[in-house]
Amino acid sequence: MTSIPEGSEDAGLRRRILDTARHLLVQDGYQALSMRRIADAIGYSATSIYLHFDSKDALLHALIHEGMMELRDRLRDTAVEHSEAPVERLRALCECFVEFGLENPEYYEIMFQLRPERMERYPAEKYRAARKNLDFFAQALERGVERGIFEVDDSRVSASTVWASLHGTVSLLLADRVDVRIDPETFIDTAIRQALRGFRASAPSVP
Amino acid sequence: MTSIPEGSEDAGLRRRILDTARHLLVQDGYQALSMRRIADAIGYSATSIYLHFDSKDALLHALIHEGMMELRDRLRDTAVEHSEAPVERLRALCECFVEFGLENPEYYEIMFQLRPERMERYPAEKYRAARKNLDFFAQALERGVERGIFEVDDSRVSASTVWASLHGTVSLLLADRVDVRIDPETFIDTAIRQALRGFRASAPSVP
Amino acid sequence: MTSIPEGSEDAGLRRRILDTARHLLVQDGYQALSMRRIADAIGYSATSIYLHFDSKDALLHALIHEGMMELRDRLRDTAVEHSEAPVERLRALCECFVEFGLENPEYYEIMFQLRPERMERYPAEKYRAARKNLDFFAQALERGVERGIFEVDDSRVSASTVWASLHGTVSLLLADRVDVRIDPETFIDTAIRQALRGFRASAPSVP
Amino acid sequence: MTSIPEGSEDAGLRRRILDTARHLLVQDGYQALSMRRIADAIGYSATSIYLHFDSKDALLHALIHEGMMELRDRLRDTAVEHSEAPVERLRALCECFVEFGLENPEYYEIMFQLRPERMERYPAEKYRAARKNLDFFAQALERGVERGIFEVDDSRVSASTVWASLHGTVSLLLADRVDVRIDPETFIDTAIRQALRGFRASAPSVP
DNA sequence: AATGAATGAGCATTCATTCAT
DNA sequence: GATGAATGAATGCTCATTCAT
Repeated sequence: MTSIPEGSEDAGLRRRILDTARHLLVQDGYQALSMRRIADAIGYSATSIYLHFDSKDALLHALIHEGMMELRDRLRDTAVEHSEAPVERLRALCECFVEFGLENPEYYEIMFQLRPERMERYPAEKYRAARKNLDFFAQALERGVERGIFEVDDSRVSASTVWASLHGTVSLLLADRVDVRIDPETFIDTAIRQALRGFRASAPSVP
Repeated sequence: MTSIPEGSEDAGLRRRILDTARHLLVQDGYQALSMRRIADAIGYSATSIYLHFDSKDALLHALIHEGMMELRDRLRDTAVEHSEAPVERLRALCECFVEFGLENPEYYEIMFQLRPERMERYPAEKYRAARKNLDFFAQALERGVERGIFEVDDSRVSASTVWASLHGTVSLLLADRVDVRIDPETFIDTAIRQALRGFRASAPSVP
Repeated sequence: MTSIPEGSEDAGLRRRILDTARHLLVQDGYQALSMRRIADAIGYSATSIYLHFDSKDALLHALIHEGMMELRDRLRDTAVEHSEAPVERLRALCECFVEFGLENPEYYEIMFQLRPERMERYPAEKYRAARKNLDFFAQALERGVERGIFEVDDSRVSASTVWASLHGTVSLLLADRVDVRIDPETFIDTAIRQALRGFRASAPSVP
Repeated sequence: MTSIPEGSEDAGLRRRILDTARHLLVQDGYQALSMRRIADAIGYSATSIYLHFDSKDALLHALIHEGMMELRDRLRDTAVEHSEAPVERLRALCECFVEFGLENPEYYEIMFQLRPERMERYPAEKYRAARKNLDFFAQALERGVERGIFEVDDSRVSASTVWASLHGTVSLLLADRVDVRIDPETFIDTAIRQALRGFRASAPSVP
């Protein structure tokens, strides 16, 4: 009944905070992300942020969650686009993950490199949601196993190990720990190819 | 006869600083590592640290260097112990690396996860020394290629990708990002096995 | 009726900071002026100062600016009060300057003695404002020249040299570098008289 | 009787400390002068300086004293070189002073701009020695008075006021407080000329 | 005569957070 | 819903000085 148009003001500020935080994160890195800077950037007082987030950690959790959702969407789209050939799908998923990581280095940092003990516990249910991203890999593997293309003991475990490979690849690139003489594209391609080769059935289809 | 002043007091403090820094690093992470905390932990004044290290960065560099040397020694020993079979040697090297990472999480973060922009450039010559650790993997691969066991385009690149896999594995474990339902040992074994399978020659031993 | 929050609390603290800074400045000198000391002196936390000033330099700039304004007001009043006789006006301006310096040693140091390399550049527009103070002297000289009382090559240059004389006089007095056997009043009078004599036309009134 | 050649080792280090301190002073300014830096520069431990100077203040006092002596020597030489014409001598003394100040800005700072209250009291006897420099100006004035060229009430006072003028001139130049549009040489010349004109007898020598 | 080890005090600045309004 | 004022704790680092040897 008040003069505020639709009541979406509230949700609006929350969004602006998150968007700005993400921007600052991408621009200046995790270390430089502070409540005051976010507040300054949106033209509100620092105090205002606390009306929408209990703490900086809570804000970060929300951010991580968004990142996970974004990644999930990308992986889902990728899975949908490659609904047939398991190898192709798996390769596409791998490329998608690496691409996401390299395009969003700071997002990547808070999503996968922040140690949970060092933050107010990241709520369990969000971890579960995050883990869902692994299912795309697991499903692709299972489908490949069904068709005799892949050989895998436990798809959940193997999905985790592919993920580990990709994570290592992205991490080293982001941390600038790859020999400069190696072309990044080559590095990524080789890494993905190697990961895929690790799954192919021993004696493909020799009757 | 009292001219020997009691032994290595001097080296002693330097060591205690390094050890304490390492401990704090694993306990609370890089972000929380401060000169004052180190000083407090050893019961000295913060100023004293500067008698042994020019700056916080210098201290970290020393720590990184130590870690690199330790890792190199371990890898060298491993390589020597497995002088024959390339597959075995590579597997052993992989296990050695993972073991090192899990046993020395304090080193691991600064050695492999710290973004260089956040630290005064780690001196070039030390980077070179660090990269030498990769050579153990490259050599093992090359030897395998010579014997027709491995199939690899560029051993330098492939060494980097194995390393990426291992690094991803260790990172996820240290960051507590692996599904709790997966046994760590299984995870590691699978990761290493997968990495190795990625190198085996296409038609292994068809006579 | 209670909506007026008690008056100028806000402006109040800013003022207290400036005043306290000025006091500390004269008490212990520029070198000893620190944000903490100011804060301690007013019973606030050091952080609070940053709510009113962006940096220590900004605070000093504000102080310098205040001093310049105060001096300008005094000189302006003096010029107005002595609108006629150029010699009298110039003398009055000189006395005014010296008086200001001796009465406001706190301002004086930062206004005229601080080496600019030691401070973030004092904004150009303020320097321009500061220089305006010299115009009072230049104008008085010019008027005297018009009337044939003064003989001067370039009034801007000569204004600067009078100023130099006065500045030297104030500086030596403030730094306690004048022979104790010399009476300060005599010293000042002599200095001003000498400066004025330096301008009088060569053949004053020979008919 | 020991193996140390002549015993001048001691005096030698004292000298090196002073010379180095002066060098650092000139190079980096008073603010940057620290015991450790001096020590580092001569390759001795900081502690060693304390064997030769009770404190940093004592070292500074010695430095100031040296500066005073150097200035005295220069003024004396100048006085000797211009033994005849009082006006010329006074002008030469003025030029000598200004030159000294501009050539040794940092020396100048500690000699004339350091507030004595902010240092352990600069010993009285040194002040007296320092003041002797003024006598050169006083003598030149007196000689001019004797010959009817100058008109002066108290040569001691007037010497102080010339000095004030010169000091103001040097100070403003060093502090970069002179209008950039004014040529420094012109500024100095005008200042000195004005100071001299302030002393000339009213009706020069009309019988 | 010289030093290495050590320190307490100090610096400007930033941070996440609280609280009364 | 939003804020201005305020803060305690922390940061890396430098300084003059002391003391036992």
